[in-house]
Amino acid sequence: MAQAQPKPSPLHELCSALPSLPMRLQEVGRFVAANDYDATTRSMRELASVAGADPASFTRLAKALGYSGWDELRAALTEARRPAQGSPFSGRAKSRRAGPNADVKLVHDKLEAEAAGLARISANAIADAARALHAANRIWITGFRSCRSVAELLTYQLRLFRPDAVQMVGGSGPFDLDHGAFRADDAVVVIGFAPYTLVSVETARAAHQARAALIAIADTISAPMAEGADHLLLFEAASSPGFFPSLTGAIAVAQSLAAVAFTLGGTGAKRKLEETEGRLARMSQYTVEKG
Amino acid sequence: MAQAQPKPSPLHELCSALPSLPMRLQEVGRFVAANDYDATTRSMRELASVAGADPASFTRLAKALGYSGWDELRAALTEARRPAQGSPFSGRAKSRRAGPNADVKLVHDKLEAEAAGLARISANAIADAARALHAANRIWITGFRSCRSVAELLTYQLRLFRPDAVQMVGGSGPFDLDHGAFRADDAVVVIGFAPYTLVSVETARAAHQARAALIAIADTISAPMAEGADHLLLFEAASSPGFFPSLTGAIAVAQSLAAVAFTLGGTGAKRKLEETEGRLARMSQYTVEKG
DNA sequence: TGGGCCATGAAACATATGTTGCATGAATCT
DNA sequence: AGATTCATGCAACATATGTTTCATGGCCCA
Repeated sequence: MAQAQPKPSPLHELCSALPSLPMRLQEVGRFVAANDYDATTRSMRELASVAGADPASFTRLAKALGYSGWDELRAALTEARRPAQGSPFSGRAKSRRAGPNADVKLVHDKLEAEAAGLARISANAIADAARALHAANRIWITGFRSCRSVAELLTYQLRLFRPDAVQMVGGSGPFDLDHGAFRADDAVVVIGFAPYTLVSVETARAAHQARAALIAIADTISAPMAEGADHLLLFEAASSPGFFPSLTGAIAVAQSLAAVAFTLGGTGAKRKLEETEGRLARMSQYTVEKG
Repeated sequence: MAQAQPKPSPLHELCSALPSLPMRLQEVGRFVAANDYDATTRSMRELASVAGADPASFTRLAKALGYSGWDELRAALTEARRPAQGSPFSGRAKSRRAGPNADVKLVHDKLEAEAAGLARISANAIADAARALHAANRIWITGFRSCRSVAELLTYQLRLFRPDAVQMVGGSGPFDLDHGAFRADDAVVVIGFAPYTLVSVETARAAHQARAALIAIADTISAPMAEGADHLLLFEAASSPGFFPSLTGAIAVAQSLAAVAFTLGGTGAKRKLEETEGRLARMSQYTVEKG
């Protein structure tokens, strides 16, 4: 099909060829260059009517550029515009040549990207989800692989002020046991990113079937565990340049969720938190804090 | 529960409608969600052949979602994906959602503070610590309370390419058992913030006595577990206004640490990572993604 | 001025596209 | 068990699509 050769952007070669084209073709070419998104989407005739030109002009333009027809030109534009395919893990770990200071620069880039990723988190969605958490009788939380750490953090923080209501899914027993326990007045939080673990998807399904409030924390809208979710909280997993997907965003989401849920809990939550911390201190879990 | 009234992304409403659809329509819907770019570009029949489904399914999917036909669904997807900028086509109105809700503002402030906290992490220190990790024969990692999640994430990521060398402290047995096992060519990572857990301090002491390389990830220079540490990586725990200490910074540090250690591992680490991932995939831990 | 050349628009063409009706088989209900 | 609904694949349909042909008109050169 498409031979992978040195690939000069179709738009560039279009623009550079423009001056040598007949008047009408120049107009059409300019229009295509200025509206390349629509060029890939709308039909040729549609473009023609908007551009105020004849449909045939587009075919002629394509041929003048060396393509076999408009379809081929459009295909080239489409491919040029295709979003970067984020293949996780090893695919992304391209050989990054190391210098002495390369490590430091790597860390800098990574942190910068993380910070930028945080900015794209939707505060509205988090607040909504927190309300759902607050309304729930019981809360179930699950996550696998590296997302397990996020799940555990969320569980821990929520348990600080709602110890009797929150637990991890599959904590002491097979997953289906917990799946069967889901009820309509429960909330279930599923955390994951591509590639998605089967169990998390099944957990999400079970929650949906039980009509429990389903909160999905994921990196993509199309995450299978997000299907039918009442709340979908997106974070940026690929924000870091290279290597493993980043969990900074997921952690930030989880923490914000817990924080809002805590405020919604009001004085009751606050009292419970103090109680919990007092108990921990009495068990001398802590070293004496320095004054 | 809480549903958005302005204009939910076509992808969102697709994903949330998926579970209530017949099997084949679900497959097709998932395919569209995972390949929404091609969905806007290629023709319906083309998609059908790639997805291994009947062309009619796409029409039916669109209708099931409330559209008049596939063309209308595709148009919606196209508009949703349009790059922000004016064009002669759609008169698209940017509906800025103004939600001056207190919760939302809280989340915003929090995230902003997190991002600012990331900027203060020292890249140099992380790179140095990563070199120590790389040089170590075995790596021990520990963390308590909410820091346990950080410890687990770091363990997980390091194990992806050094599975035989990395483990959590106290994983299967009392802590002092592991403490006694520390050797001079080991590295020990201790994660914590105020108020500090006793065990983590003891672990740090044991590591120090064994002359193992001690890497402390903490929020303060004066952290007791940081005494005598070879590497001290600071993060901002109190960055969030009120409530719980924030772990976003700690996570970012941990991830950066793992990333640098990975690059230091070179092709060997890369090969190991691919091997590990291959094994996970073979155990069908993952759901298949895209086609 | 006349003749060849070419750009341009309109209409005709073959084809690919989205859609719909129908038959089949599985699942559900009475 | 029988009746019925429904999901699903197949094939025919009307139509929109990209392409091509043809007639027109402007342009330059002899």
